[in-house]
Amino acid sequence: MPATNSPADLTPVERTPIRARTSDRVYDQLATAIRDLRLPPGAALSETELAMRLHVSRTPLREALARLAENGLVTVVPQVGTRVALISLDDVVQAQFVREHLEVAAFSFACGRPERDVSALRETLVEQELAHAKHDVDGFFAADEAFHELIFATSGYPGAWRAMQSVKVQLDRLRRLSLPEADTVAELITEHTTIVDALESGDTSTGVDWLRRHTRRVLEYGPELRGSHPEVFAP
Amino acid sequence: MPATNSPADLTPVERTPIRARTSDRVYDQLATAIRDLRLPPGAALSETELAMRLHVSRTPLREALARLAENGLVTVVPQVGTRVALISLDDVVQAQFVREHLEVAAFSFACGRPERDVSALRETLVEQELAHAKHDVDGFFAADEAFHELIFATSGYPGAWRAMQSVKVQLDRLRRLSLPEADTVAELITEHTTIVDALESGDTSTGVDWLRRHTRRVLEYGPELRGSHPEVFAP
DNA sequence: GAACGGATACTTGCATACAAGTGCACGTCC
DNA sequence: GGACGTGCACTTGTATGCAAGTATCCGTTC
Repeated sequence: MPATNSPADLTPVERTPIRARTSDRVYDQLATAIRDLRLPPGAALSETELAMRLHVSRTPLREALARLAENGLVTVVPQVGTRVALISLDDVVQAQFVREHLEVAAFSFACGRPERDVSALRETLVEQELAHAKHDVDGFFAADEAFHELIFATSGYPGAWRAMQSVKVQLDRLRRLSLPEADTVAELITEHTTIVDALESGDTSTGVDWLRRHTRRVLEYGPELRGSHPEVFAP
Repeated sequence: MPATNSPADLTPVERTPIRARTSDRVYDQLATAIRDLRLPPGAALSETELAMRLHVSRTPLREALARLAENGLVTVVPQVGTRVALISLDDVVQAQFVREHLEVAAFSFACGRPERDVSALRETLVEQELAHAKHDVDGFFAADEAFHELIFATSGYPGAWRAMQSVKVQLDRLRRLSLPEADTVAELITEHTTIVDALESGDTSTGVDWLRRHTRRVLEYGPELRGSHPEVFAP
């Protein structure tokens, strides 16, 4: 980069790189695999082996792993090995605290907006019903994700949702672990519906109450899941 | 790593690497330099030049840059260049939302704890007074940082503080930019004292009110600082 | 003089080779 | 048979070389 800072340099023009960076692609692949538990907590991740399987060099792979470690998805011990981060129940409690208070605040702001529109939220409810009927776990998770993101978008603070993503992974893995066992999907959809109704009618109090109950479910899952799947939990 | 997963492998023993990783050291150096505005927003960061100055290879430097980009401290445009991220007022608003609601929630929980102890908080108040008397900006910032971290620690949710760090950088840079101009340090200390008093007496309502006012100060700084330092702000 | 076009110096991205360290396993000794 | 020590295979960390792309500068042309 030249020493002279011409104004054009600072222009944050939206660039669309012809070829996406290998590092980013690898990061997305690994991150989604970890969230979906296809890479279970505690699984060993050898750099050379992963590089072979993904047909990339170790350099972009290592940069992806560095970012994953930054977000707490993997733990790397120098000269020893890299593993998918175990689920720490303490981290889950901390993450739930963040999630509950940010989402409650976002919901309150959304209720205060006269121009709020719940049509997109209701669409995700339909998607959730469909996914539930088809026993499509991945589809339900995606619709659930879109639902909660829309609450933040409606509030005018989508950045809070983005800021929460790194801690929310811990909650997502626990929920993903719980869904096949418990038949609570119908209850989740009912709660979602109640929350949307409260948002539409501007009933902040009711919406906040249900949102708290909704986000605290993950705290109930923890102990029992630790009993049935002890190998994925940290002591 | 061997295929057999012996129990010892999973033991999350606290390892103290003999020699800290170059990548981590570089990350800390750059991150603190960016927070302290020694690397001002918009500054060009050439990989080869940085590698020369820090006496490291490009590989660990690039991993540090990848983590910095993940946390939004630098923006990297492929094949063009890497720059210290500009301060986005929209990001500041989003970050303030996160910070206010998490810290208010943490304060409320801390007030509800009968075993709460404000002695450490009062110590940081003394440090703040001392730094203010000596016109030690860095010292005040460190004491201020310790103050707010202690609120989260007292609440029992230190993880919320850690989760907030990445977004808080945007606020820190703006505050650092404001401190030399305005003579509001005395007011900040007064507000801190009021908050500690409220925590000690269990006056949640008063503490929350002042905490909100306190965390919203950064929103006032924004527009005027954008006028005096337009080159560090994003459009 | 102004506008266009190409060489050039710079940037980041990727691949590979080497270095340092760790833990397991096997062989040896008691 | 059991305990100990050494070698080996594996891990991650770092350095370097090459490749691809971009913006600028300068010469040419109209």
